[in-house]
Amino acid sequence: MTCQVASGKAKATRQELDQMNLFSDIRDLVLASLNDMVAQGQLPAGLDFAAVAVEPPRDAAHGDMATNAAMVLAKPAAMQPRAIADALAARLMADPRIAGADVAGPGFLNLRLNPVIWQGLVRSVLTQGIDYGRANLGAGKKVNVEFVSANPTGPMHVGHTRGAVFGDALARLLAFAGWNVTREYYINDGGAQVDVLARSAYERYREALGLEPEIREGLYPGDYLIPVGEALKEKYGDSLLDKGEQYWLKDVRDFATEMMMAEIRNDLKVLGVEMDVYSSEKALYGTGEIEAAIATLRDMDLIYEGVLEPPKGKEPEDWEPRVQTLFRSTAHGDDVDRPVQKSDGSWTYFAPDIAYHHNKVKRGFDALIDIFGADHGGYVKRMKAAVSALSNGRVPLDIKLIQLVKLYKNGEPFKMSKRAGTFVTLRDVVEQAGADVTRFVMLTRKNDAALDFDFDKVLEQSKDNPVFYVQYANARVNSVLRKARDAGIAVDDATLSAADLAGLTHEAEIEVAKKLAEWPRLVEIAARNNEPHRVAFYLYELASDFHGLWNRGNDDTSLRFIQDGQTAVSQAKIALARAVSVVICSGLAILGVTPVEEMR
RNA sequence: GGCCCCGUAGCUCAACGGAUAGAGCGUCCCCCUCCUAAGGGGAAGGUUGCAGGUUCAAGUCCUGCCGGGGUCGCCA
Repeated sequence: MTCQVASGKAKATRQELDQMNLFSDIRDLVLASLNDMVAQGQLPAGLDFAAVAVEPPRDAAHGDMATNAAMVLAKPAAMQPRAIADALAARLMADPRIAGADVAGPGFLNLRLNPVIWQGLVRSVLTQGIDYGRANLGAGKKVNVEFVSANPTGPMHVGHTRGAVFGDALARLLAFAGWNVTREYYINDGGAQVDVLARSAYERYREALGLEPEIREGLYPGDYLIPVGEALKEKYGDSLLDKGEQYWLKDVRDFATEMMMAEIRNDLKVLGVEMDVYSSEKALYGTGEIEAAIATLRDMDLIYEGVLEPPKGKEPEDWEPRVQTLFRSTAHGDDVDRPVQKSDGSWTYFAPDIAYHHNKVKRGFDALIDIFGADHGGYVKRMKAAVSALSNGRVPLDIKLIQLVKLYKNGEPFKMSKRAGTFVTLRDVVEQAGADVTRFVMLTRKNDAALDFDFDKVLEQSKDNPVFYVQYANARVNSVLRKARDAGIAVDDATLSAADLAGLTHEAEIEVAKKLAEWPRLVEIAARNNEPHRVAFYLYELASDFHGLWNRGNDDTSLRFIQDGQTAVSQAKIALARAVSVVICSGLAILGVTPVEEMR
């Protein structure tokens, strides 16, 4: 048995998906009960139930689920919370799923569920396989996730790595939550930086021909351009030598850019990231797309010729007023208007980016997500303003900023300098830590918090390494499955999902089942907030609960998964373990991490 | 100076506006004739930077401060 988890169905219907989430099931029950109360005059009509929630209680002693309905509705209904809660409790008790409903605290209604619910949940996980937890939040709508978008001027470094991992995990999460996801990379191949790349590569070309390269100030000094120079020699011989820039710049630029992109694509592949679409900035030039996007804004009276005020409080030395073409981004929430043209009439970086986002809007996406490095924070408001204007407010743009990664080795921080060419590349990181570890570790932090990445710690095999800890839980499940098979117990998913689970009644086992019940809810919360790190934290908690149950078997042999000579009982317990494995595999798949079957 | 992000246990960090703010590390005490102890249980540790406000309810939302980081018109 492996992590090859059968998918229950190729396509689950909307109704089936809804039934997978125990919390939304019970919320539906609460809402239905509230509506009944309205119909029978126990509650006034016209109440808004949107704020009514059903969630896990902080303390398990409070029950299995809690609803805030009475507290939320007390004021608009002009009633005592207690009165609402009592009436609601009485109605809920009529449902066979509800075993208890107690009013507590400031008006919480704590619910206890019929124990068979948890047994049914375990069965449900095994029946649905990796589809368990799949949500329909996106309802098939189209979302574009743009990420990485590293300049094609060199290999990807650690900062890009985090953005790549985050974007990829977010894309997988949104797909799991029912969105139609497109992953996209925007190649910044249209600006001055690719000319610098060309000139830098040209020096390496001269070097390849036996001349002394002149890596002047402002050029890229990195060794990674040496192969580019050699490839140029291969292709052009010495025909570009001693020619003016006007003869070779374009060709060398295209050549070098293509080589860099090939390298970047390879880096992404090493990391397990695949893009659906690569868009090119350069390709926007000369097509009229930029002009058309600007014209669209101009028609809305959002483009004008004007002079910007100097930054408040900190006027640059060389500040001089100049007339520029400006985008009235302040009309859509920005602080100041932003230039789209330089004084020589050429476009600023912003202009093609406006056109690019216009293009995404025109392609019919229902939502856009951009993933930027934290140093682009100042760019967020103007980009949102542009998309808001170009889509008439129809298409929401969420921009996630990825904070920087601090590298450590033996407790010592790594110093990186792009100018000195001594930066740590994605390849360095993946070669040392492995793609799975790199991905998991980079997802155990919120995107907007800085991340420490310690090469020694991430490879440590102990519980303060979350990657290992989660993998170990899965390996333990597989160990149980192996032992059971050796003992002649059938443990395939079909058998386990048909097993009699009535024996799963111990409080320690129910706790684990409850954790499994939270998975669909967790997926929805994570997807709604575009926060894949929640998946990593959930998996850690699930692993912790499982390790706990495992160790209870040391003291109480009746809690071991394999019960000698009792096939049926063993199968029930193993079903629970296998359900844990299914959810771990499912969660790791969202993070893009390969599950480990066995620790060696 | 403007804008953005961050500030939670000694350290590293969680917490969809919900109840007594949770984990790991570190410290201290326990648990392997038994499915992988690479694990588990327990103890100690907090005025969630400060001060107001909104709310039935604030670490979370709003305002103002303090501290750290990022960023700020012809770089992308």
